[in-house]
Amino acid sequence: MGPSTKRRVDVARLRLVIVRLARRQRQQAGTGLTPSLQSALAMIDVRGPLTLGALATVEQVSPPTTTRIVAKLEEMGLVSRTADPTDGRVTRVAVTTEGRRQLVESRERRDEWLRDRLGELSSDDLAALDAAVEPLERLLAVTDEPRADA
Amino acid sequence: MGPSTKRRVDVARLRLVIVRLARRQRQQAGTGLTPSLQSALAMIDVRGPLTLGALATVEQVSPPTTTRIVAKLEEMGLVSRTADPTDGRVTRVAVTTEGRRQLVESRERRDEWLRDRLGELSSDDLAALDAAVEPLERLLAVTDEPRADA
DNA sequence: TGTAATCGTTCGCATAGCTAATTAGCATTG
DNA sequence: CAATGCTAATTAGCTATGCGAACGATTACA
Repeated sequence: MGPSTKRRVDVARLRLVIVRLARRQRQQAGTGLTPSLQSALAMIDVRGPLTLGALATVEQVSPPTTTRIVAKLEEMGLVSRTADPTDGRVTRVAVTTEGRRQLVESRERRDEWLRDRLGELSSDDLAALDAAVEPLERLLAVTDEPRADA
Repeated sequence: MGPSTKRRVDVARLRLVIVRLARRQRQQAGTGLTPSLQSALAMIDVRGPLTLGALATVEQVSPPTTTRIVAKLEEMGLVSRTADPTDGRVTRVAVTTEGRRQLVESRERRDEWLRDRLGELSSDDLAALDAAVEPLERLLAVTDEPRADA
């Protein structure tokens, strides 16, 4: 019998493995978009034109952070901003053609590392991971509802 | 039948959910040690006195980052450094009594958020997460071997 | 019309990571 | 035993990602 015969999820291990996996993903970023930019861009793509406030909510970051992320994406030519005609306070962002192109390309590159590693696991492990994806998303969604599936 | 009838792990979703969970964990840090400090401290605790280089390797960060992390931990009185008597280049770090105390306390506090969220999931979800912990760790360990189980 | 609230931004701060270059100590070898 | 070269750790400087507080502009409302 394996080391995890316990019924309850080992919270500390789950927490640490998440931190470390995120770190690894960040490290092997190399070329392309950074995780935050990728995440935001994917969200903008899926949720259509978004106000900055909506993006902040759905990405669960603060308004200042959103401003900076969008500024970066705009500077890269991946999103465009349009002023709301009826409400002078709000700005909407949408993905440009170039943005969508790069989204796909960058996603490919980023998935590669993970896919490579997955390739070295047993099919039991893969089945366990596959089964865990949705629960993990629910973990994130417990209080809120965002999910972009970039 | 649920939306994931596919046999292969959905790489993109797994990748994004990891990034976002890590972000959430960082956000709700509040008091106590930051994730990086907690991770490093746990590693030092488990792996006994470590050289900085060894710590860098097992934590998978660059030497300069290790230097800064250890400096912070030392400044907080959570670790102590001792010069190697036989090799003047190396320094070893060990967890202090206070460090071990705070490690436990901080771990408790940090687990809380995750535990709360886990409490709102179905037992099927919990079983799936429980089963995924070790595969996730193996994902991390594929190329290397660190694991501290803080 | 004047006061609220809302939206986005600017500013200053902290964490977390990197690479490149440097300093110090050790080892090897001619 | 001195030059050479390797290894350990640090310093310096950069990028990214996040926060909160304070602010200007705009809208909504009493």
